Formats: sequence, structure tokens, C-alpha cells
Amino acid sequence: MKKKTTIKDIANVLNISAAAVSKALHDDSRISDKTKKAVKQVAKNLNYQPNHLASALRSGKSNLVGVIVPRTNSNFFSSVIQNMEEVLNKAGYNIIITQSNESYKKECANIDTLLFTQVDGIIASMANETVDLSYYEKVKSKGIPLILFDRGENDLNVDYIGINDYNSSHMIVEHLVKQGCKRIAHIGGFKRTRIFNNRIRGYVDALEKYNLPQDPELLIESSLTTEEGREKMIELLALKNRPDAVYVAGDYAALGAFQVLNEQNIRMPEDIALVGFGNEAFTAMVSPTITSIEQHSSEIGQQAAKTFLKHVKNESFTQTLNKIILNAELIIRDSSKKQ
Amino acid sequence: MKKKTTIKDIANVLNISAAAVSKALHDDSRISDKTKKAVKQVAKNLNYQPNHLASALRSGKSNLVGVIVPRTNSNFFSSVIQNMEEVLNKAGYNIIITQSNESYKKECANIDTLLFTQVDGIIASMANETVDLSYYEKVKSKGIPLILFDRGENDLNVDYIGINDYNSSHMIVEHLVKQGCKRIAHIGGFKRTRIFNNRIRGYVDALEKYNLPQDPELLIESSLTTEEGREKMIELLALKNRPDAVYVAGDYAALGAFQVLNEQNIRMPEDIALVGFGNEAFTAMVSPTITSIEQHSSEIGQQAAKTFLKHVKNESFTQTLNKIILNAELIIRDSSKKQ
DNA sequence: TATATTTGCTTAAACGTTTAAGCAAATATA
DNA sequence: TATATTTGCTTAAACGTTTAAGCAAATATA
Repeated sequence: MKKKTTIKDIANVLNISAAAVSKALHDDSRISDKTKKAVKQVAKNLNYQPNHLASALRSGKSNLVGVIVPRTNSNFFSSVIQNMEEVLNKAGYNIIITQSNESYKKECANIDTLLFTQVDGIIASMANETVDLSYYEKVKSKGIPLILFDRGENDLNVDYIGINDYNSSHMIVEHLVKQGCKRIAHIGGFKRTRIFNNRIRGYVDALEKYNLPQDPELLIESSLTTEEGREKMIELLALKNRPDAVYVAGDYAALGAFQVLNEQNIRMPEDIALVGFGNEAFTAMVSPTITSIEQHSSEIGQQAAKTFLKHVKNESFTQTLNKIILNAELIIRDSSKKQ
Repeated sequence: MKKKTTIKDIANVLNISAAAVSKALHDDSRISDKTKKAVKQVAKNLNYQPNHLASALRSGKSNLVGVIVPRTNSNFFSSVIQNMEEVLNKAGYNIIITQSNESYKKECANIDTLLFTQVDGIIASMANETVDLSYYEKVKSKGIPLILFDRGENDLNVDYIGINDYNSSHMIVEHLVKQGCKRIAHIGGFKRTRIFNNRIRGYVDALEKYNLPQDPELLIESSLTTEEGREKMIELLALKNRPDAVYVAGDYAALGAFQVLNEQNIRMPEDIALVGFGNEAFTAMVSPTITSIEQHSSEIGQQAAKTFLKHVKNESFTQTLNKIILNAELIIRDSSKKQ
């Protein structure tokens, strides 16, 4: 195996100290331009690659940011990650992506992995299962910057970037009312998760605002998987008094509902209007296309990264809480467009 | 900020040397059970977390494996990664995921990032754009294990895990022939990429085997994006003599073709049978569902991880090349099932 | 011309581990 | 009982950086 070039090798070639080389490579003002040029040239010639482990160990900074997402194979999360990465790379940080697969256990393992790798910060979106926040408290107590996006909890008292879920529900209900819908159902997530609770509250308040009946059998909590979307849709269709619109709090569950409607030859939007949430790619692929909410993933990713950078910049007075709430956008498609 | 617990803190508590603590934590046989127990207890009490950077620096092993994929938001890649991760985690390795977004430039940057992070190995699937292999040669020349999957090049002469693309094309053509199709078109990838070349060869040879005409206008190369899938389908429909089946070498491009057929009210499979490649989730979501090829992503992920582990186990005689070629599976769905 | 400041480096220690070498005490072997 | 081996540790160096402290030479200031 070839020996890797170190700072000492460069120092030997030029007959200067390793310290001078290190400083030259970092453009220290106390090193002459002549030396800097010479060092950089030799570094290039010897194909020098800085040993990240050594510098991280010495400086106490790994320049690594850990990311935890429920999954990467969704448009939303992969776009958030991509934009986050772009901002962080420019600032000299690299990211380590981990997936929780919506499992609390895996999420804890991921946190351990990231702490073990000595990341300088963690940006996370919590798993559906996560209720116990002690693992996240652990991160906080270590003094490592923690930023949540999309799925976050207020109680943790950390920076957060997300969309206005409450308003999004209002937009959806308003749209459906305009289409002439009178009995609007909501297949929501679990109330214990903040964002889903907000969507539910928005839905309820909007119904009130537009003087629509608030039938308890039209409001269903679920885990928002495709399979549960199917089941809950079947439940709704079994009612004596069927809804004429269904707003599902997640696109994957909306797809389940969509499949059931298709199988039973129930027309969208004529018989039942359907609205999802998340603007996943497939909502524009299926027929009819599904109305959904665009969550501005790129903006969320950028803001999350910038928030992290703010943290490491002025490490002294970090604890001014940043809550960034973006306005979502309703993408109206065929599944709900009656006119 | 709280000072982190180190091995020395534990040593001080027990009045033994730091070296003894290190050995105790690693269950060295020359440390007494009594000491081991005591050390582990104190480590727990003080909430000791080993400093990965220090051990990696000293031992020359980072226990990190770098992964490069064109994108994570596809079923195939996210499943490969998940399975890879499972195997590697069990062996004490963590993974760093990076995306190339099908860009050669980003791919090179990713390689630099991973080398910089001192990964112990790289598992990659190459970007569509990648033709120049010098960056991968760089990895090889550093003596870092390199394993390719799905998209790999023979010339690099490294371990590879993938499916039998040639046979897959045979399966597809055979299936279409059985459905009574006579003019089978192929929207393929670029010949310069090995896997797409194999798919094309398989298609051509299978046509010959079943005595079907080999019309050059039915064989089209493309970048296999959804947009290109649309364009190439439109081209095929413009022929005087239309095909009665279209085999697209990627699901996203197949989706583009699918959309065009739907828009023009061309029935699948009656007018034109459609087959994709990759078994992306949406192939089972759209209507009609799209026949596709399952690439055994979980198997590929596991095998890639195991191949890496083999490399690090017997580092002496590494260079026995491993090429693992799995048989793919044809998932027959409505878009091609005439009977 | 005498003193102060700046420039351009060196020296030495440190980050938190791991590991080769070695040593005394305990135990086994002849 | 004398020697050999094993057990259970310690000592010291090392991995490749960064950085505080310091020093001589060069330059600026009074």
C-alpha cells in the first residue's frame, strides 16, 4: 500500500516546519506568500489530501452534519436533503444521511451513530412512531446543535423549519367548498404528532368557518400508509351518508384511497373529490391526477442548513430559538377540479 | 459546555492506566474479568462515548463506508441502501450516503468528500453521464476497496453486483411474443453504458430467436428520463408502421411513454403493450399497472455489503474479482397482459 | 539612533485513542 | 525447588493535525 502524503512530507521537501505547512495551507496571515505558493505546489505534486480525522480530532470539529429522515425515497425528503447539502457543502460541511424507516428504535440507533461519528450538528425529521423525546434531549444536552424540520415537537424547544399545516388545511377546505363539496371527510395522521394535529385543527376550524357540518365519522386518525389509506377509504364508503370529498393528510395514504375509489368505479371528482398532501411525484402521474399540497422542500432544506450554520457561527449566544414557518402551496389537479 | 468523558477519566477513577481501560473496553484477553467489569461499569456511569475520530486516526480505520448513488428517491436505490446498511451495521460499519444526481461532476465531488472523510471503502452505482473513469481509478490506486453495483463498467476491473440484463431482455421479449406481439420496439439507454448495452443486445438476440423483424426504427437510444420517454414514444407513434409493443429500459421513461399513450387514448395492452424496467413503486399505482423487471434490490444491497466485508477481512489477497450476476424477475401487470 | 511593532517562522504540546514492548507477580512445569 | 510460562497490568510512543507561545530578523516609529 502506498503511504499517504502528510504535512510532514511537504515540510521535509521545503525544509520548513510542519506547523508552517499547516498554516500555509490555511492561508494564515503570518506566512509569506512565497512560502504559501511553494507549499501549495508541493502539496499538489505529492497529491496531498488532508487527513480529516486528525484535523477533526485536534480542532474538535468534524465538519460533518448528521441528517435523519424517515425515508429517502420520497420526493419531499430527497429534495430537502439535496438543498440542504448544497448550502452546507458551500460552507465546507459534508452530510451523513441516515434513515429511520419511521421506526423509533432505528431513529435512536441513528442518533447514536451520528454522535459516535462526532458530527457537528444534527438535522432531523422525526419518525411517526417517535413520542419519547429523551434521545433528542441527549443530543441537546451534549451541546450539539439540533434542528428539526417537517416532523418536530414543540416540547423539545429547538429550532424548527416547516410549513403552516393549519393554514394548509384551510386552503384545502376552502378549495373544496368552492368546488361545491358539502360533506368533506379527513383521513388524518395521529393527533399526537404536532403537524397532523395542526392539520386536523385547521380542517375542523375551516369547516366551522364555512358552516359545514362537523360529522365525527368523517374525521379519522391513521398512520397514513397506503394500506391504511385503503382501509379508511373503505370505512368512509361504508357510511350511510357518504362524503363528497376526502382530504387525506399524506399522499401515500391518498393513493390508497385513490385505488379504492378507482376499483369501485367511483368517479373523481364528480362523485368524490380527493385531495392529498405532500405533492409526491406520483400525484401527477396517476389518472386522474391528484390535488395536493407542495411543501417547498427546497426552501425547507436551505433554511435548515442556514439555521445550522447560524448556530456554529456565533456559538456563544446560541439559544435564540428559530421557528421558520413557510406557507404551503395548493396544487389543484383533476381529482378535485369540478369546473 | 460539558467536557466529554474520555478513557483517561475512567482510568483515574479506577487508578489504572488508560491503556488498560482501552483494552478492557475491547475485551482484551490479557485483562482480568474483574477489571473489565469495573471499567464497563464506570464507563456507563460517566456516560462514556468512545471518540471515533481518535480511534480511527490511531488505528487507520474509520469504520465508515461511502455510498454513491445517482439518486436516493427511487425504490431501487433506497432499498439497496437499506439492505446494505443492515449488513454493514451488524459488522460495525456505518455508511455515508451521497447522491450524484446523475451528474459526473457531482460524482467526482462525492468521491473527494468520501476520501476526505477517510472511508474504509466505497460502494457506488455510476451516474448516467460518467464515461471517464479516472476518478474511480484514483480510489483504486489508493488501495481503498471499491465495489460497484447496477451501473458499473467492466474496464474498471473491480467487484460488481448486478442483474443479468441480457437475460432480462430475453424474458421480456419472450413474454411479449407469448402475448401475440409482432412488432416490438425498444426505447433503450445509451449503448456506452454497459447495462443498457446488454439490454439492447438481449433485445436484438431475442427478436432473432423468435424470428421477429429487426426494424432499426424500432430501436431507440435515450437518456431514459420521463421527458425523453414521452418524446421517444411520440416518435414511435409517428411511424407509418407502428409497433404493437414497447419495451422501455427504465421505469421513469416508461412512465413518459405511458402518459403519451394515455393522452392519445391508445389502449394498453390491446393496441400497444408496454413493459418497463426497475419495478418502481408507481408501476403498480398507475392504471393500467405497468409490467416491469424486479432487480432484487435487497439482494444486491446485501451482496455489495458482504463483498466489501470480504475485502477488509482478508486484506492480503484481495484481488480475486467478484462479479455477482443475479437473475431478475419479470412482474407481469396489466399493461402487457392480453390474456 | 534607540525602541516598538510586525513579519515569518519554529518549538512543543495537545486532541483521545491504540498498541508494541516490557515488567512483576502468579501460576505451571520439570 | 528451580525454571518456564502465563496473567495483568504499565510505559511510552504513535496516528496527523492544529495552535499557543515564543523568538529572531526585518521594518516602522519616535
